[in-house]
Amino acid sequence: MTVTKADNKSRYHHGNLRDVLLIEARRLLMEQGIEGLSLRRLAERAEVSRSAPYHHFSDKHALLCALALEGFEDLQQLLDGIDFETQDLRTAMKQFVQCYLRFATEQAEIYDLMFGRLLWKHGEPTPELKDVAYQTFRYYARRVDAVFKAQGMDDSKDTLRLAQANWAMLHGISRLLIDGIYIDPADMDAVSQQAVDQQFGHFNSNIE
Amino acid sequence: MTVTKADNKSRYHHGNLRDVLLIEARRLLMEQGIEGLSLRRLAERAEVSRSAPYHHFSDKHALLCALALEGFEDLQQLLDGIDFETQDLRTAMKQFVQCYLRFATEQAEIYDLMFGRLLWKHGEPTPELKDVAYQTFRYYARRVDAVFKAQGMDDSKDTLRLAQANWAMLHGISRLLIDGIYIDPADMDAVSQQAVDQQFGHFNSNIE
DNA sequence: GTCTTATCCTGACGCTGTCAAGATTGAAGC
DNA sequence: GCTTCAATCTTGACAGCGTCAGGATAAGAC
Repeated sequence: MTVTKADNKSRYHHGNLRDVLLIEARRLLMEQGIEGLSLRRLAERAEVSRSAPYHHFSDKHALLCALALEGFEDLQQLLDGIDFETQDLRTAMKQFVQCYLRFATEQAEIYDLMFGRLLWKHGEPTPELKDVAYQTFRYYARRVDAVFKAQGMDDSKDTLRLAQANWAMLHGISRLLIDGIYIDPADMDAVSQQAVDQQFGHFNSNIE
Repeated sequence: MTVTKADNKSRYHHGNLRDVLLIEARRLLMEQGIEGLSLRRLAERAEVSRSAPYHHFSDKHALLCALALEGFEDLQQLLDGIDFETQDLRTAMKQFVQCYLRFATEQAEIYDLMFGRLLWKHGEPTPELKDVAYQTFRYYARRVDAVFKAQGMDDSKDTLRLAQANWAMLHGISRLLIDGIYIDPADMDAVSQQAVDQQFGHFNSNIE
């Protein structure tokens, strides 16, 4: 039962401010980018005074962390929809990559928050954010490991290194795409195909 | 013949402000990160009024572009030092990767400017910056192409796609490293080794 | 020596994140 | 019902930011 401000105007206590802040922040982010997301403008949109948000987030950094956290949950939900059980692992992996890239490009600003320098380097990320981020990585690492094991790869390779290198490529493509450098978004599928081949496909293409 | 302000104090005309601004901006960037680099603080360091920089750069964005441009020149100079003529191409390529990653990690803030969202997405990069950035990419593309050709790779693969995917991995590792996510800087060499193997080495390691 | 032009300064504007001090309210305890 | 308390919200204020207009200064051209 969510109560929006509109339901009952002129209330001193908003009743639902935290949620509304996150929703409006997301809208602002998508409409105007990170530069357009100021706490004051956000407060204005939520029809609340400029310092009201501080009762729900210790500072702007915390709000951005919460936003990124939501992003990880959304991404994870998307990735959970991929069938790794009854499908060929390589085609599942390809779906994974496509799904990931689609998320990155469609939610570019959120993606930037989730994996960007702003939260990770310039300010410590929230413990919960760190948690869920590493959870996502481990999920991916397991998948990658399964694919390589299934392909009869020698297991002399460190699982962690494999996952890191593969994630790096995924992340690298995402970044080049959403930052508008070196890869034209129109070529997304072609590059993703190339990446998948290079990562998981060369065994088959050698044999065949 | 560079004349610094210190040489001749209390001069109304600085004489060398543009260069000094770039130098001090770099120092500020390395010391305090992008967040600490404000035009006002910069002007203060250059012992000049807060609006003096506007006679040399149209706005902050232009100054950051100039800074990024210098970064590309530095990077290119480093990469030019690698011997691609008298060496085995794969070891040369490995040196390339190591050199690149070293630059990215040691000049993290500059790297972020060169390839980051701030200049590329949130504001149009200067035409000259765009030029030199794509020049660097083409340089890399030629190298990658040469390696694959030398390995007797079928040339059915698009050269551009190959270069994009490979650069993406390089860039992805760099980003994960300097943003402090998923890859511990201490593991840099191991991950780089994994990446090189995966990109250029699997033919040999299959044959051997 | 005058004039032009590049360069620099001061004052100001609107924006930002953040905090202190006080107002308002919902809910818990009696 | 009444009191009390803690949560929530407001206004006022501060320092910092990028940027610009208007005026001061000086270097170089003629």
